[in-house]
Amino acid sequence: MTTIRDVAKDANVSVATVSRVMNDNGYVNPETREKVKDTIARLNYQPNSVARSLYKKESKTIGIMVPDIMNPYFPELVRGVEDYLIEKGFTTILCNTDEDPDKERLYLDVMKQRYVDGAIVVSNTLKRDLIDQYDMPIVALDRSIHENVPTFMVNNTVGAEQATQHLIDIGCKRIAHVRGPEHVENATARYEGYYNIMQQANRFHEHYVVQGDFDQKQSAKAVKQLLQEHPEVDGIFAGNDIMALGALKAAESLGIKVPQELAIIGFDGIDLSSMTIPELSTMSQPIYEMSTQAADALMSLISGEATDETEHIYQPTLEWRQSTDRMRKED
Amino acid sequence: MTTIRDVAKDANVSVATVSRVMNDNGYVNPETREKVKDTIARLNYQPNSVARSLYKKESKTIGIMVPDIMNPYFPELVRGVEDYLIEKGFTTILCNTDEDPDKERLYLDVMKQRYVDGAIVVSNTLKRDLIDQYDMPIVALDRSIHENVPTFMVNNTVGAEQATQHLIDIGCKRIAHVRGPEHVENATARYEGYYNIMQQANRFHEHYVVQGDFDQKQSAKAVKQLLQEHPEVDGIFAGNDIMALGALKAAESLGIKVPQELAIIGFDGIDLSSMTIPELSTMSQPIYEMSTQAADALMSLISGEATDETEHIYQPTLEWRQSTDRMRKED
DNA sequence: AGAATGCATGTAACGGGTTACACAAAACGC
DNA sequence: GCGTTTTGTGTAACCCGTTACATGCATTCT
Repeated sequence: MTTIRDVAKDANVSVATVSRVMNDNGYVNPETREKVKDTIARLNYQPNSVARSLYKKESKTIGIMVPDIMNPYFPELVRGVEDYLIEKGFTTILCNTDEDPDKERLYLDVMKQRYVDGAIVVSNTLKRDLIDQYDMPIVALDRSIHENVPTFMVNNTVGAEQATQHLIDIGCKRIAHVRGPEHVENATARYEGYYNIMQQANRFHEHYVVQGDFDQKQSAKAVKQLLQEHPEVDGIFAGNDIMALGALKAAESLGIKVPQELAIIGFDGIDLSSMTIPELSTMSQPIYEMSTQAADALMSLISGEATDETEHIYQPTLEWRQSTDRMRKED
Repeated sequence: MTTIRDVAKDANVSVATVSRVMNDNGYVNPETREKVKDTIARLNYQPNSVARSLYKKESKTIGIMVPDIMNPYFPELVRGVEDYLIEKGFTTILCNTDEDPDKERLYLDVMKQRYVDGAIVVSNTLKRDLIDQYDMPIVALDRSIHENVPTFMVNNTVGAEQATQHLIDIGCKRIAHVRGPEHVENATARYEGYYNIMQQANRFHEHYVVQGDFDQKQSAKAVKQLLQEHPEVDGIFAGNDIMALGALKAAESLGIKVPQELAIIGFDGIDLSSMTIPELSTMSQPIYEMSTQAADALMSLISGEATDETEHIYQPTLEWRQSTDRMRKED
C-alpha cells in the first residue's frame, strides 16, 4: 500500500503538503499542487481511512440497528439509509438486534470502540439513559425513543383511523383488528386508531381484537379462531401487512370470500402487499423517503448543525386494492 | 474516553502490561493481573479498535456485497452472515451494488482503505482480475466468480431438473418456463435444467420459454401473454419465487385455476412463497446455512488456514405445496 | 560459581494521516 | 525602507494499542 510518505518522497515535498493537496486546505502553490496530484495519480495513492480515523476520532461510518433484516419492512429502510450515506462517503454497518437490549448494548459498545459517527435506530427497548452513556448522535426511525432524539415515523394512530374508516366507508359493519405485540409502541398506536373510530361509531367490541404478534402464522391462527367464533365479522384491519396476509389465509381456509364477504386492510405498504392474490389494501408508509431523511438528519447531527424539529411525522396513504374492493352494501 | 495510558498510570504499571492483560499474552504476575483487571473494570476501559487496526492492519470487519437488499432473497443471506460474524467479533458492512461494476469497485476501494478483512460477494459482474488487484480474502455466495474463489451455492441445474420433473410427475404435459435475465448465471443454469428434462421427455418447445427478468410484474406480463397464445400450457416452472408469484397473478387474471388447470413451481424458497394463496411449491435453498458456512469459510481464509475445497454445492429441496397439489391426470 | 533460562515489567518505536507551529519568502502598506 | 500580512512549505507531535527489545531478578543447569 502506498502511503502519504511514499508520495511525499516521490514528489519531493513534505507529507504536510501532500495532505494539503489531498484535502484541499491550507496554502499550496499551484505548480506544487499539480506535481503532487500527478504523483498521487501515478502511484495510485489512496489514503488510509484508519489512520485518519485515529487522529480525527471519526470513522465516516454509521450503524443501522434494526430488529431483524428478515422482516420485510426493514430492507427498504436499510436500503434508503445505505443509498443516502454511501453518496456522502459513509459506510453502513448492519446490526440485527432481535429487540434484545443486550445485543443493542453490544452493538453500541462495538460502535463506540470503532469511532462510529452515529446510528440510526429502530428500537422499542433502547432507553434514553443508555444512549446518554454513549453520547453518540442517534436518530430514531419507525419508533420513537425519547423526545430529544430526532424521530422519523408515520402517524400510526391517524393511519389506523383511516384504515378503519376505510372499512366503514366500503360498508363493513363488524370490524375486527389483529394487533401487534403489546410492547411495541406502534402496534399499540394502531390499535388506538382502530379503537377511536370504532368507539366513535359505537361499534367497538373487545372480542373483535386479537393478538397477531406481527407474525403471519400467529395472525392466521388468531383470525381463524375469530372468524369461527364471530362469523358476523365483515372487515379486518391488520396491524401490518404480514398479519393481513395471515388474515387472508384464515379467510381462505374457511372458504370466506375476500373482499365480498370479508374486507381486509393491512398497514406498511411493503412490496409484498401488491404481490398477493387478492392484492392487499394497505396504509402505505413512505419508507424509503423516511429513511433517507433520517440519514440526512443524522448527517446534520454529526456535523454539529442544530436540527430544527426533533419529530418528523409522515402520513401514511391508503392504497386501495382488491382486498377491500367492493361496493357499499347495507346491513 | 479512557485510554490504555490512563489505565497504566492509574494501576502504576506500563502500557505494555495493560496490553498483556487485555490480550492474555506474555508474562504477567497474577497479582499484577488482578490489579490491572480491577482498574480496567473501575475505569470501564474499552480498547480503541481503530488504533489497534492501524497497527495490525486489520479491522475485524467484513463487507457483504449483494445486488439489492430489497430483493427478498438477500435479507436471509445477509442475516446469516451477520449472525455468524458478530459472534466472532466481526462487524458487517452492507454494500448494495445493483450489479453495477462501478459500485462494486467503489465499495472495494472503500474496504481497502479501511483495512476491511474480507468480503462475501454476490455478483455476476465481479471478475477475477479486479479481485486480484485488491488481494482481499473473498468468498462467493449464490453465484460463482472464479474457480479459486471459494463458492457457496445450490446446484441450480439439478434443482431446475427436479422442479421440471416434479411438474411432469404430477401430470403436466405442456410445461413452460419463465426465466431470469440472460446475464445472470444461475438464471441460465435453471433454464438449462428445465431444458434438459424437457428435451429428454421430447417436449421442449422454444416458445414455451419466456423472459421474466427475475421481476414479478415482468413475469406476470410475459406469462399472461404466453397463456393467451398457448392456452394448452398446464405447468410453469419459474426461475425464482418472485416470478412464480407473477405467474400466479397472470393465471388469476385469466381465470385459470391453480393448481387444477395450471401447476406452478418456483425456486429459492423465500419466506414469501409460503405466505401466498395458494401456497407456492418451490425448490428451497438452504439460504441461512449457506451463508453461515460462507462466513465460516471467509474466517478461515482471513486467518490464513487453507480451505480444502473451493466449491460448496448444496442441493435445493422440493417444497411441495398447494400450487402443484393435484392428482395425476391423463393427457 | 558462572551460564543459561524463565519470569516480569518497562521503554520506545511503529502504523499513517493530520495539523500546530516554525520559518522563510513574497506582497503589501505607509 | 521597514513593519505587517499573506503565501508556501517543512518538522514533529499527536491519535492509541501493539510489540520488539532491553533490563533485572529468580531459578535451574553444568
